[in-house]
Amino acid sequence: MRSGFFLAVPSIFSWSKILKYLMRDPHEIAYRVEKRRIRRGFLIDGVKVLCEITYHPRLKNLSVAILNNVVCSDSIRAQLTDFISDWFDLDQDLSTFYEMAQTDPILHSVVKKQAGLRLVGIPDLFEALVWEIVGQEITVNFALSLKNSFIQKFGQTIQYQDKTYWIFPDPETVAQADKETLLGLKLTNHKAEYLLDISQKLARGEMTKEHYCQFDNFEDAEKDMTKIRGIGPWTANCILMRCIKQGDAFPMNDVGLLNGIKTLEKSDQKPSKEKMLQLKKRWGNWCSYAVFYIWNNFY
DNA sequence: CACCAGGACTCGG
DNA sequence: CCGAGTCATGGT
Repeated sequence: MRSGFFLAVPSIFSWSKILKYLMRDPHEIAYRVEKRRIRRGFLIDGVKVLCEITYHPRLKNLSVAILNNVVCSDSIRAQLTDFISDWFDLDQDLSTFYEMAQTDPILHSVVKKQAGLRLVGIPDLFEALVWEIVGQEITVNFALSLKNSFIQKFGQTIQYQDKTYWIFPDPETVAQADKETLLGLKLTNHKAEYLLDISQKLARGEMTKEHYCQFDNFEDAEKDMTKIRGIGPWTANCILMRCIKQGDAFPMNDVGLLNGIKTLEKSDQKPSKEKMLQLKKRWGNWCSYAVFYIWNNFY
């Protein structure tokens, strides 16, 4: 028994570019990409749901099918719709970004090369926090491998046709762990403490995505978010970019961003702070897209 | 061995 | 507010 639904796709949209991004880690277990389809497991209203997303170019839509034996209730459908729309940023019109990029010396080639890539978000606040905190000051590849061990340590699984699908852990589960368990994943002392602390805050309802979505400018949201131990300016901006979807979020000191701009400008040194402030102003509400495109331009 | 990788904290000034 | 020192994994 299969059940599912469809989601319309915006005009500037490249499934291939999205899949390429999603396949940057061959060992990724938060989802699985196979034959141009994405499968991902969820825990929705206490029920394990395995869904498969397929792109239909002619119909310009995505089909979302539930593979395991679960009826697609209105609630499940609504939550999957929210998640997937957020994941691939389906509700955003990129035309003004592309217009701006056309005459922008840095973005021009980047947008051309990655035409149709959407800002791949991290819809779940806990997952975004884990990813960004784990990723502090290490290479992306190392961060990806740590994230996978984290999921395998705390996540539940769905078995389907001889394959295992992992569900990203709940904060409640991680909140009950002891620090040694996290240290065993090769996280540093600091990161283990940050993650325990934040899991407990989420589990107790002291941190919610809705709260951070209330701010209408990113400065206020950043200021509020950096009150939390373990969240500095870089982490706050990354979460605002990829989870809260603040267009003007801009991790200005990010090493990858600085190196990317350096390469694009064929310069022998990283851009200055003044230069970065100029770019922030120039890119305005499209800063987050600019950053995401630059990050992925050299992969 | 040094240095870097999509940083954050504390503390002294 | 800012700079230096500290933390501490893994690849090159």
